[in-house]
Amino acid sequence: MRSRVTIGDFSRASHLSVKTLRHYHEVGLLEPSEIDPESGYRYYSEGQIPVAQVIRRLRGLQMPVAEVRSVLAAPDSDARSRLIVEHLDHLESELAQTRTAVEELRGLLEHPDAAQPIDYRTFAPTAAAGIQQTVDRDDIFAWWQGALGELSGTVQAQELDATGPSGGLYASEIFQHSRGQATVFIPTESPIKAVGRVVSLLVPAAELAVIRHHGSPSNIDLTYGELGAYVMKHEISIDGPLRETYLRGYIETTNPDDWETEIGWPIFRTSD
Amino acid sequence: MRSRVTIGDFSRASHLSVKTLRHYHEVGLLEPSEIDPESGYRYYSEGQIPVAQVIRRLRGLQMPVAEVRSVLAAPDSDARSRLIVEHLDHLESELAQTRTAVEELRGLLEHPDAAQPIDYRTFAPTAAAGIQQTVDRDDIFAWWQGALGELSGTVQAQELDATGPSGGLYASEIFQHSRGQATVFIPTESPIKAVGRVVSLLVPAAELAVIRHHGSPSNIDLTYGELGAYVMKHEISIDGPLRETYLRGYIETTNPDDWETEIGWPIFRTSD
DNA sequence: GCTTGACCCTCCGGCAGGGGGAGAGCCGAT
DNA sequence: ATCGGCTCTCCCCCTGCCGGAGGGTCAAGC
Repeated sequence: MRSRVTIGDFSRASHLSVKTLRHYHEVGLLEPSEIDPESGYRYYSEGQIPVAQVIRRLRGLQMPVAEVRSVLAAPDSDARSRLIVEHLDHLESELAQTRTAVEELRGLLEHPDAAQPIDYRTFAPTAAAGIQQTVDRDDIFAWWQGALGELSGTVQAQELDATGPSGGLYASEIFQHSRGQATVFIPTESPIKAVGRVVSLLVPAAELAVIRHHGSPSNIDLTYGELGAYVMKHEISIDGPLRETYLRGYIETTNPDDWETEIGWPIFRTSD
Repeated sequence: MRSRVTIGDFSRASHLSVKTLRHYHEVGLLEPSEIDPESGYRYYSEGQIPVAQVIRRLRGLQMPVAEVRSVLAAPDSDARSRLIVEHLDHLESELAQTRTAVEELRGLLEHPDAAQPIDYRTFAPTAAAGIQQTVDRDDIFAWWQGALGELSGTVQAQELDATGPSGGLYASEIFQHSRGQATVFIPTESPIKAVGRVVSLLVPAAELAVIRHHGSPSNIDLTYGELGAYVMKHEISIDGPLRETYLRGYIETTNPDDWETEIGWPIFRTSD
């Protein structure tokens, strides 16, 4: 017969370590049902076992502690489920990304790519319809698809003629600090009427070192690496956002293997 | 014209942040090709771009820095590939585990389980053939399958009769600290001749609070939770390793849905 | 009632893998 | 000579705990 359940007993019953239980107390995730004011001993009740189980599950799925706390604080089980499902969806998309990355890497290990020639190209300032937003690096592919879809739809709806292939501008902060300004655009003769995220904008002039990338963008970083190495070797300064031109891309065909992208780095400051 | 490539230039070319590059220098992952002894300025060479790319890839796939270092230090590209493929395989298995956990949780959100009755049961000491090892919690399911397979094969090869269903003992450290002693066993009349991991052992007596778990072990923790709550509520001390009895398990059928496991917690110290 | 050993407490430090910012030094273009 | 934009080192912060030191407590056995 035992009057109160100590932290050690609760640890064995819940499969959470004593250290972890103390930590969860400290951060307010799982408060002991009683604390002896003299000794500071923590005592738990059996009703906290299910709570501990939920925490263990969600933490096991990498849900951050703060998020677990809000799940536990949810007013009803519907809200709880919604939060959990949200996290699960997030997990699924991460899973899919990891899977793609793994497969790409396996592929590269088996047959590495051939090197591409590097060129210089000068772009004049161009009027265009575009979408510009601040994005997270991890979301960039999904963002790119969505934005380009919306953009081409809007351009077609207004019956404007594209005066060249679609393209994108990507601030280097996106890659260096996981977050930054991204733009996709389609050059147009006459300005587009702003609808949704689409606005009319001016793509600045630039002098670029460019290289081509074939196929899906999932290993485009390697092509960027070649370009970066070249630019360094030839002692040219890199300046300004990355620029991609979608010679054949998402708008033309949805099969990533057929995509053809020209990527480039501005090598001198563009004139204002 | 620029004589040397500074950390900022290299950061833009490699898509690694300046902070990250300094960190990689500190931990010896990517040493600048030159360091000005006066100013301490780090200078990089273009040959380091591909190295930076590899690091970025592998880190992006959660490979620990130490492991990346050993990939870079590998003597030839075969060794390199082997290390990478090893990590990819590890990733795949984690992916699969996460996927199972996600699906289990989705299922539980839709139709929660019914509660099981709890019993007491006394086990006498039993002679058995078994496998005993220290295992990691994350590997426990794979370990369990392998060990049980080897065990039942060895028992059959020596033509011994099982005197009861197979079972397992799991030290609570496995769950509390992710690592501990695990045992699987098949009770036998006569002692088994030791082959491979299989040895003859004595399963100690125990008095247990038991509950049944239906189906795959992937959400057995919930059933453990019910048992833990019961044991706490009735003010009984938990002591000794968890004990599972595989009434119908991996040996009998490979379909996890048909499995039937009795799990139990020793509630008093077993007599020596 | 007292000792003993197994608990429990708090506090400090550390792990990966960096990020943020302070304060100072450096570089090179005008 | 100056100025703006680099860069340097240092130190603390983050998450989610684990390990250990040093000291108090609890309950069982004598």
